[in-house]
Amino acid sequence: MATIKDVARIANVSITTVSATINGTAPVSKALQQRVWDAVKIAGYHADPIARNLRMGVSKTIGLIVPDIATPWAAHLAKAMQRALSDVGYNMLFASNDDDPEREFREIELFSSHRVAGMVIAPTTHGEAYAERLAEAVHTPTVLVDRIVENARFDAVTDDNQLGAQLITRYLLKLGHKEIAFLVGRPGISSSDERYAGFRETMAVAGLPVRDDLVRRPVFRREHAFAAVQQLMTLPTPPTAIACINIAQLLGTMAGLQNMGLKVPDDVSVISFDGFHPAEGWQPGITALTQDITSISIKAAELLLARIGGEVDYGPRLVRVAPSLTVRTSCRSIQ
Amino acid sequence: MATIKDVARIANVSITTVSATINGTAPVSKALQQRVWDAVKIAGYHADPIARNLRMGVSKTIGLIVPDIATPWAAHLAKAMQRALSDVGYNMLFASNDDDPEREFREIELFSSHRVAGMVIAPTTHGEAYAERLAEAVHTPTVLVDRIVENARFDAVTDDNQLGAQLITRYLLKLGHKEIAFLVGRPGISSSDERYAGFRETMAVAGLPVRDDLVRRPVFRREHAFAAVQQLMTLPTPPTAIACINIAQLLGTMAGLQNMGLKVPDDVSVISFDGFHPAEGWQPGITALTQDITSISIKAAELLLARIGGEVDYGPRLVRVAPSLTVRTSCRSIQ
DNA sequence: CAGACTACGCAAAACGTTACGTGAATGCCA
DNA sequence: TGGCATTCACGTAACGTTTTGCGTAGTCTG
Repeated sequence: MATIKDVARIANVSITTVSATINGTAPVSKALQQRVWDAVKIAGYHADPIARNLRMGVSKTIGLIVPDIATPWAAHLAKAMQRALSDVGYNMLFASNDDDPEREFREIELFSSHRVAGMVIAPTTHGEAYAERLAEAVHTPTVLVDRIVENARFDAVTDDNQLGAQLITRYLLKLGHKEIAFLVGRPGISSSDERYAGFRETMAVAGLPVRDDLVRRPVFRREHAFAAVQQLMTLPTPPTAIACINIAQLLGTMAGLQNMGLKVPDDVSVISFDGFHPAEGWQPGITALTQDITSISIKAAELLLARIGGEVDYGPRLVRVAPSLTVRTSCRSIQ
Repeated sequence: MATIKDVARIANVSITTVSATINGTAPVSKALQQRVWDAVKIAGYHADPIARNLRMGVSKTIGLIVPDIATPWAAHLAKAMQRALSDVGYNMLFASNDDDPEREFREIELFSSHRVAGMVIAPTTHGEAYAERLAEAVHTPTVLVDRIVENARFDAVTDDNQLGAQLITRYLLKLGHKEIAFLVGRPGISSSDERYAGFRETMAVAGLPVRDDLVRRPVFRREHAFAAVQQLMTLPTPPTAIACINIAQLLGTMAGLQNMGLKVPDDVSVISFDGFHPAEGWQPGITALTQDITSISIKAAELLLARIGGEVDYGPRLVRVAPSLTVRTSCRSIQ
């Protein structure tokens, strides 16, 4: 409630001096500084962010836009991000859009009108047109996370999918699996493509063929995976292991196997690129990659703050964060 | 980028008239209204929220404060809430505090300084002192969700825990369970108390005793449950069913049982007051109450908007939302 | 010791909006 | 036709900051 005016009156100086003292934007003598700080304490003064925003044209707020805040991934991201940013005095607006680009752009618009200092966006989609639209909608420092948008002019943080694919494939190979089913996600999504490519590459390095009938696509919804599994497991030579790209697939796969009366890992091994937290305690525990979401958040925050801080002397940066493989009980060794 | 000034210039009227037209706060002739709206369209004008906030002393933002945004419950709440509020033009700031009251109050402070129109708070703790501190920290319409703070002067939305306890207990009784272990949570937490009370009551109504050695408390962390389960299952007469109050307990319980080599539901049935989403497809599927988080959010938004709209002619309201029991496979029938 | 520079403090002008008070038309009735 | 509401448009003052430009004192330099 106390305004800068009150402080000035108490300290018996002008509001200019108060502002200069607090922000250190102009030289103020030691003596006056002391008087000002005392007055600030007495008045219990905190600068009004709104007035400051109006004057400065930018707020100490960053906006987070994700497809669905209710997914563990996004929720975790939001938490870590908020932590990283509140430490440096920023707070967060957020919005989720259920993968609807129209809503996404409305949200961008909304955040822009609120003069956010920056945005973190987990894009709903991808592609040239989208990248372009994004570029003209966004006029504030922004970093993209999770999915990659080709040719976007923004910094981005994403998983090291190639490494992830290597980890998964090598692990399965080490256990003796050769007939590995791979559920490919939505076509054109970078993470899906990269993971699949990494898989093929690792198989090739090992000198093993990839059976076409074991590769299913597009499989990005639960029902797809449910159906795909039925087909896969009724093949003459069914796979000994199934690799899932995301949680929807994983859940569909598990449900599908259960539906067929098949046990994991006794009848077939399952491995996933995308784990989820509270899976421990359940049988089977799914062997899966663990994303270091905290690192992703911190990296994203770093990139964002650097841009906000005015470093513009370099092009878009792409940071890849390494996943790790968490071995649980869903894969068995076969001779 | 276009300001009200631009609109005024284009429409050849004063900014007063533009404002009056847009907000309908003063009579403006039909003809001028038309000119103004045309100009608005031409200029692509949207009132600057920041300037409006400054002038009006309140922003079209509501703040959400939860202990941990990364929990499915909070994430789901955030999503549903955001949906309900963005429909009426509000956007959301959020913060999570890891159950640390100090951080919680700092967040309240922060949101207040940003002049949020209202807040939704899932309190970190409870009790008289807390209620009082809350009352003097919060000067804006606020609704409490999840946990109840006794004597708080705020509207609140919470589960119908008594009903939930009835549903759970009756279901177990119907399956033939009489020796039911109950893990009580943190003492003094209303939800925990209410659930436990409801359990005892339902047992009493059924004419069944509650064995003291089957009631464990306080059990609110995973490790507690893990340990409690070991003790329970080594009793001379172990329980045939275990009721968990929250997810931490549930996970600890499942891990503890697994650790002892006990199968659910063959060796013991498990039921929980608190389910979590993606548990389907896993064995066993935990029979649990399902909270209607969407209803909770909508209710909370309703109460909040009513207060913001200026209805102050009634005392604090408490709304209870009914849970439902989702039967999965973690409980077996015993003769 | 004069002149020039530095350090410091203040008044006032923005930022874009809403709302108060004033005043000029218009319409109505006597 | 004069008086009086009523209607409507407008100028202007806020809201609480930051920042620009300017003035005054004190300090250095030659």
